[in-house]
Amino acid sequence: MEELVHVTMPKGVKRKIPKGTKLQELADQWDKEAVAAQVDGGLVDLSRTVEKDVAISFISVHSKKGLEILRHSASHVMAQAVKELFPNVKLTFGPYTENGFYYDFDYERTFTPQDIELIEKRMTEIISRDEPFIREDVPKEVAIKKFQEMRESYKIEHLEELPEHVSLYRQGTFLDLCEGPHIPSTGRIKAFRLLNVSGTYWRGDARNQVLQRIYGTAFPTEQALEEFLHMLEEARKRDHRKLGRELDLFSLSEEAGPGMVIYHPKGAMLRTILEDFEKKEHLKRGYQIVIGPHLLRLELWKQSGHFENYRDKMYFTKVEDAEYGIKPMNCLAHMLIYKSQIRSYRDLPLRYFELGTVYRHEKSGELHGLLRVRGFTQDDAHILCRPDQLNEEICAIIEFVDDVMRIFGFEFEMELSTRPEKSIGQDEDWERATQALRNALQTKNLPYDVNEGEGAFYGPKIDVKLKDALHRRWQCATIQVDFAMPERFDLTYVGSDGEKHRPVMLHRVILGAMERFIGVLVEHYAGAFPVWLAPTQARVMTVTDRQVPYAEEVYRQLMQRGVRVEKDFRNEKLGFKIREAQIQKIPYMLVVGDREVKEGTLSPRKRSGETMKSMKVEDFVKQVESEYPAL
RNA sequence: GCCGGCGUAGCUCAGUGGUAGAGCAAGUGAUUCGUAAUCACUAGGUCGAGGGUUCAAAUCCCCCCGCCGGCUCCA
Repeated sequence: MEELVHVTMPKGVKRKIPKGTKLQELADQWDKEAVAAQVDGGLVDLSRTVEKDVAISFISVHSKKGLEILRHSASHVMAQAVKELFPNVKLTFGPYTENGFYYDFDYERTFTPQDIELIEKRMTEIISRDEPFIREDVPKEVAIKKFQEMRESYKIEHLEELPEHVSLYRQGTFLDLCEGPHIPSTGRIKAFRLLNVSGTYWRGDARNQVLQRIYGTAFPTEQALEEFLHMLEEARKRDHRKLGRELDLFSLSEEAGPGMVIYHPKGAMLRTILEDFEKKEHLKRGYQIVIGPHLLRLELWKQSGHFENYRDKMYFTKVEDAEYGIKPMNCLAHMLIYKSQIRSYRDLPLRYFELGTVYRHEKSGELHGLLRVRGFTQDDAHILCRPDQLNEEICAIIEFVDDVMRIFGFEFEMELSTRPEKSIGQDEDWERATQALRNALQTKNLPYDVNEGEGAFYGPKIDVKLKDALHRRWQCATIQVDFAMPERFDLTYVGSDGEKHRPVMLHRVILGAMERFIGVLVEHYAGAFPVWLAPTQARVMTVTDRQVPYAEEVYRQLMQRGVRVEKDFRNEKLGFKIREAQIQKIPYMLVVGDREVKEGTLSPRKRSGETMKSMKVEDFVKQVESEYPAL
């Protein structure tokens, strides 16, 4: 007689099933799109059987976890294809990523685009063979022996760190060390694409063997893959480097030096708008604007610890035997301002804000358009406060970030980074500082991730990752607690007890670097800035030469009313002028023909293509003003 | 910095050992036109820099610079 077990299925349904029933059989009834199951909380393959009373739920390929499993399995299929085509390849790791998967290989020569095509073809074959993923639980020794036979030295190295029992996965002739779970068989991969090849190192360490990483992605349906590829295409169109040139915002020139941004009139206009906005918002929140020098004596950088900890990223210069460091951060001058007077506990907090331009020697391979440059301007502030004010100050900064990001339509996530190896200060200060950040996040009830050992050399930090219109994440704002710098500079305030006390310092940026933020904004809006940010808000265009004198007057009036306006009075057809303004993503095109001259009006056409009814200059100015955010 | 790819006109790109090309942009002229491209003509390049191979190099080789995709790092 069959032995029965009691299982709890999804939605709390209870069932009695024969002991030894395959999860796949249950999945066939419950969720045909399942790729794995969750049994009493643990993820397992559908090839597993049910041996006792358990709670079962299914992981659909359409869920986040299911997609990850699909992609992880696709990386195995890719590795199989590579091994079949190039038997001498050594395998390393092949995980899923946010958008797909990769696998790192050690091979005697580099993979060419032709190789990638072959690999793709072979993968398609393997998928059509529909080979099952077979799990095998073995003692470590057995696994080591198998991989020794296969000369998979990286697998052996990895095995040495694993517990006594490990799992292997086999599909066809391909065997890999893996925790799983995996999809039932290769045929479940309905759509995939290999994307690019790049170099990497074994375990991410530059001292190790150079490996080749092949990136790919996989989806449960062809349509989902198409959408993803379309999104990549969309992202390519929004690339701020491309739009920066097309919209004539900025350039990076080899002659000027890599990573040095040159703002053209429109880019400089955009930056000016952002800076004006920032100054206003800071003044509203009790910050004081300060300005420090770009060069400070070397001794001061030694005192701050920058020379010791940050020297390889700094530029130095020597004039008449006096050595200077070009600032990579803005904090020094702010501390000198603090020290310029005796401070009372009543004066705190002091909030010094500076649009501070800094230079950092970033490694050449790390430069990237406006997103990673060598000279940039931070919307930097240093808050000096009493320890009891710390929580309130951090909360206020988080609110500031929230207010500002809302205006630009960004969502964001928080990450807390703790003490790195190379750092200054006392352990208990680091603990207090980290706790202060944690408390503030809890006070504001914000979820956050923790990055161990990723803090700045002087203190722990909260990083804010923006999510743009395409859900890409960018690091901009950061909040850092610092007990070390006040100590090093012997900053004090007189407490109510008449004694000297040590203030705490907060370093923080909201937009981060103007360069990076502008880059992110360009991509976020795809160059079509909202009216309040658009370097050019409107362009007046004539239908024929007859309207030029009137149009000139319209142009002059708009300019005087503060509208950022351009003119296009060329002897061209209206359609041509519209097209050019459209490509420039100018929010309003103002058409002036004989009709408008007669009525004393202008006819706006929106960037969206919508044509508005003709209106007086005054009404158009009101229209523009109505599109500014309420600040 | 490391691995790989790339560098030709302002931009996008063709040209793989034998006299540097196209489209767009620019300039000139014609056209005076109502919501995404009017027509014609003209001009524009030490083929990233330097060195080498060759009768001959944009093309092959070496080295340097820069850019791109990643790694690592970060505002």
